[in-house]
Amino acid sequence: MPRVSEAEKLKSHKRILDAASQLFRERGIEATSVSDVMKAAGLTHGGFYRHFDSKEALVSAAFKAAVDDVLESVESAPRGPQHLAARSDYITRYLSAEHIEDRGQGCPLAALGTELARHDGLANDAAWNAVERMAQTLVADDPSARELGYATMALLLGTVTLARLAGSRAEAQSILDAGKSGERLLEQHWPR
Amino acid sequence: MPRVSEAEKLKSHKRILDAASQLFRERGIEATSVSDVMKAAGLTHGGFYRHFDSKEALVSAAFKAAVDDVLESVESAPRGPQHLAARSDYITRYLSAEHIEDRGQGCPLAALGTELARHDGLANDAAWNAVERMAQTLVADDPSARELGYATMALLLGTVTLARLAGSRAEAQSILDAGKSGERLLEQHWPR
DNA sequence: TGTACATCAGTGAACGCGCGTTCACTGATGTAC
DNA sequence: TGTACATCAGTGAACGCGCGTTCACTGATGTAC
Repeated sequence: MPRVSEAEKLKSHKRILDAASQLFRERGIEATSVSDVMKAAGLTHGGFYRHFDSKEALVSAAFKAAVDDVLESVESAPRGPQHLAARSDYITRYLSAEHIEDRGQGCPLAALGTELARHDGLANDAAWNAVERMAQTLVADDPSARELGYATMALLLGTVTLARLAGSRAEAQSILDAGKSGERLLEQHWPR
Repeated sequence: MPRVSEAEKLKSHKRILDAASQLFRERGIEATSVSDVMKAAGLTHGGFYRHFDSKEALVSAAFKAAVDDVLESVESAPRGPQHLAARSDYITRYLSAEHIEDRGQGCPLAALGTELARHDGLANDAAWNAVERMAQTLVADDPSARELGYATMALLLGTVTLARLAGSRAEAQSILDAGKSGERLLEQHWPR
């Protein structure tokens, strides 16, 4: 059957990246094999190395793709009222029951944070880069509010992690409500 | 050479549990093998099943042991001024540079949170139990302050996760400072 | 535009390796008389 | 208290399995004339 055209190869590449991005977030990096990803992309495992040098390279690329995907709506909003609205939407979605359940499409830091914190290398760099991007975006690139951005991110990330550990939907919702109240407090009372 | 006395077996059991508790927090659960744990405990892998039914059972027991260890000083302080001081110490240690670097002795939720959130079973139950214990302890078992406990935990957990992703000590310290400011704000302004 | 040929995307078998778990074995420990 | 014997903690080889990666092969694609 092979070989396949350049345009087909690009499509395959994107399918691999999308599958990896979702599977890593759903199941974790170590629990997802190269074979799993290739199967989800509709290919066989042998062809993987025509697209990426190693699993590590895939992890890094898939993580970056997930961050782009998740931040796009807030980063692209023009600064001012539109950005404030986009930020507010982002936080509402972040602290929603849907985000707790749909790990595969959710925040890659919330899905892989502690797993990436243990390794160094490409994927860890991508993760720290994501932290800086998210924190800056949350405070509309205002450098004097950098710490508020960090604290808000920490609260959001921690809230989702705890809510995902909850034994029931009701308990998860209590955690989410606490996170929402906390976020409002930080925003209102942070010294300027 | 074997067999070994009951007293020796108890000592072995504790060494296995301690080694597991530290190694899981340092390297993660999937990245730590039963062999690694037994080696660290000064034994060979074959004897493991005289102590635990499965790796899963070890994970659960080691996680519980870590939680006990980490919460002991705060939980045991009598409610009142002594408890407030213990709580304050706990938070200071939690948001310290030492805690960022010494994963093996640190908060098991910060080390394994996202990894446990993906699985269910014994280990997940232990994790949610730890969340409830920590949150309650942070607000001195005051049921009307439950949500403040959750929000504080989320902030602490998120702060440590982000600080561990930082590329440099200076960046990690910025995150920790932001977390400290955030925690103070929550405590002062939370509605009562 | 048509032909000859080099390229290379994708396949599927195979590689060495480490995993969790099982098992036959050992000999000191604990127990029954 | 002493002896005979069953128990079982710990050892190390072995199990089947799935991992990341490599490789010979295929045939459509892309290129040179």
